[in-house]
Amino acid sequence: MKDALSILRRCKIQPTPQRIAVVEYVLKSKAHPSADDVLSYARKKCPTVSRATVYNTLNLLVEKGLLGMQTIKEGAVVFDSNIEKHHHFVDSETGDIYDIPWDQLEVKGKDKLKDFEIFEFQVILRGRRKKK
Amino acid sequence: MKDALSILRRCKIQPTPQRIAVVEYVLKSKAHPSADDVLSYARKKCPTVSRATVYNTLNLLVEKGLLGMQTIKEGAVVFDSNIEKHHHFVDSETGDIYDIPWDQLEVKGKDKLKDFEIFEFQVILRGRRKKK
DNA sequence: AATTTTATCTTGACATTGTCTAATATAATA
DNA sequence: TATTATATTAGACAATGTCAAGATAAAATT
Ligand SMILES: [Mn+2]
Ligand SMILES: [Mn+2]
Ligand SMILES: [Zn+2]
Ligand SMILES: [Zn+2]
Repeated sequence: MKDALSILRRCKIQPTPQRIAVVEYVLKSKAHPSADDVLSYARKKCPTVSRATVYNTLNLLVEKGLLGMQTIKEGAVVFDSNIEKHHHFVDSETGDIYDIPWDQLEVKGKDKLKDFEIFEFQVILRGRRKKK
Repeated sequence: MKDALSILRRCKIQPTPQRIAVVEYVLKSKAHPSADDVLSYARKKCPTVSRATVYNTLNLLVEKGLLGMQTIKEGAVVFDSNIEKHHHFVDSETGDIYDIPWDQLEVKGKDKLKDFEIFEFQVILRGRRKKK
C-alpha cells in the first residue's frame, strides 16, 4: 500500500495531519475498525483531532471508493480497507471480522430471482475461528 | 400464525396488554421492523407502553427463539418474524428488506474454509426490486 | 507582505439507538 | 388481606452519527 500522503494527493483530497492520521490507520488495518477505533488511533498521532473530522474523512474516503463500509455487527458500522469484492466471517465470541476471498465461495441460483435486480451481494458467515 | 395470546402462553411469558401489542405486530410483520417501528405500532394499541418494555419484550422473544434479529442496515437492528433459515435482499433505494427462501440459493465452497467453524451463514443481496 | 477568499477543523448541540435503574403498578400467593 | 414476585414506566445514561457556527489555517490576489 502506498503512503497516506500520496493516496490523498492522488484523490485530490487535501492532505492535512488529521486526514493523514485517519488514512494511515484505516487503510492499513485489516481489522474492520469502527469509527471510534479510528478516532482512538488518530488521536495518538494527532491528539486534537475531533470526532467530526474523523467521520468527515471516513465518509470522504468511502465516497471516493477508497474505503468500504459494512453493516455486519450491531451498534456501529465498520470500515473495510479491502475494497475488492469479498465475503465476511464473523467470530461470534470475539466479534472479530475476517475476509473471505471472493473466489472461495460461489453463490448459485441468483439468476432465478426474477423479482430482483442485484447490484451486489456477499456471504456473511458466523462461527468460531479455529486456533491454528 | 396463532394469536399473540396463545403464543405468549405457550412460551410461558406472562401475557400483558403491552406484550400482546408488541407480539401482534412483530410476529405478523414481514417488513423486518426496527424496535422503533414496533414501538410506534404498539402505542396505537397501548398508548402508554414504554420504550423499555418494547425492548424487553423483543429481547425476550429473541431469547425464546420466537423472533429473529438481523444487522443488515445501519442505524438499527431489525427484527425478523421469519425464523426459518433464509437469505435477505435489501432494496438500495427504499431500504426495504425481502426474504429469499433458503433453497433458492446455494453457497458452495464452505468446506474449504479450514480455519473457520461455521455456525450459520446467509447471503445478503442488495439492489433494486423490480416492479411487477 | 498584506489582504481577501477558500478550505478545513473544532466544539458543542442535537437526534437516534439501546440499556439500565428506581419507583410504581400489577399479579400471584399465602 | 397481607406478602411476595413480576412487569411497567419514566428518566438517566452511554454510544453512534450528523450538523452548524465559529475559529484556524491555507491559498490566492492584490
Ligand atoms: Mn472495534
Ligand atoms: Mn423502518
Ligand atoms: Zn472485509
Ligand atoms: Zn428475514
